[in-house]
Amino acid sequence: MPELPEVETVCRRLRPFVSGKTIANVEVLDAKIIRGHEPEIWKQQLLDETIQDVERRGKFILFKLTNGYLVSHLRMEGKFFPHDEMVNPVKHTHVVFTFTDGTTLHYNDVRKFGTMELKTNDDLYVTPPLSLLALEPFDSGVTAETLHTRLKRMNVRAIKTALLDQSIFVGLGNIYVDETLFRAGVHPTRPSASLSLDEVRLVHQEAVAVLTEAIERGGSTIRSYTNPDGASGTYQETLYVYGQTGEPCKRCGRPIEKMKLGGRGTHYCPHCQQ
DNA sequence: AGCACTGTTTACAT
DNA sequence: TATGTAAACAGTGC
Repeated sequence: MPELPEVETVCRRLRPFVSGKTIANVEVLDAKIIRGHEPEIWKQQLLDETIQDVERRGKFILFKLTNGYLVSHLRMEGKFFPHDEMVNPVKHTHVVFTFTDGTTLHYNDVRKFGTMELKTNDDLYVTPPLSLLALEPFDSGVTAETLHTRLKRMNVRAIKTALLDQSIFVGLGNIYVDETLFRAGVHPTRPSASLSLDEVRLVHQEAVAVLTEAIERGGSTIRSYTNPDGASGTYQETLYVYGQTGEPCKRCGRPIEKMKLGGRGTHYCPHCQQ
């Protein structure tokens, strides 16, 4: 489900809700979500911790604690729901945090792909998964030149596959990578090393624009994504190619096509993306 | 009914 | 080493 814009939307909602709150209890209803520690140990480490802030790194949510960080990844279907009081868990609720003020935070995840892991301050950025990420896409260190160099090194990989690789470029997922390539006029199967610097410039510019616009619209709701308040995003209303198979291209009017690339459904306009 | 598909990542085979 | 595939899981739609 969530790519960078959805995760950013979730973080912005959770930040004011949990910041300054102290964890009074944690119920782990499905241990599969917890990584790195036995659930009981994990829980003990969280008790009495105060959440200082909520940060985002790539598609990860970072709860900054008094000691260390709780790192969460929503994968396909993970969702956090804040509540002002105790609420009964529902079918796919796997973790429930209760704060000392009586408010609660539920983690729901239909497919149980999501993860939560505790990290020390020292380990956070120097151990996986965060150590594997490229810089944030909005970081001034990410330029067309640096991206061009990295894509050159990938020589034969399809540009779409390379852009989905979070160690190459952070934040794009299957929706936004298809949108980025359409807007840049680049065919998804193009070998990454074959892109000129000017083409990479365009790809970079469109990637940042797509992510920025999607954040402004609260992300995309295609089938199941909602923000922590249960509301949908609106970026899906502006999509050029994702999920538009057979629909006329908004630029040239010819039908959008869909193919399989690297195991992912890939939407593109064969006329606008050569 | 059964199979293919799904906003992600990674473990494992080649 | 690097790249492609399968797997983690549940639900939906054809």
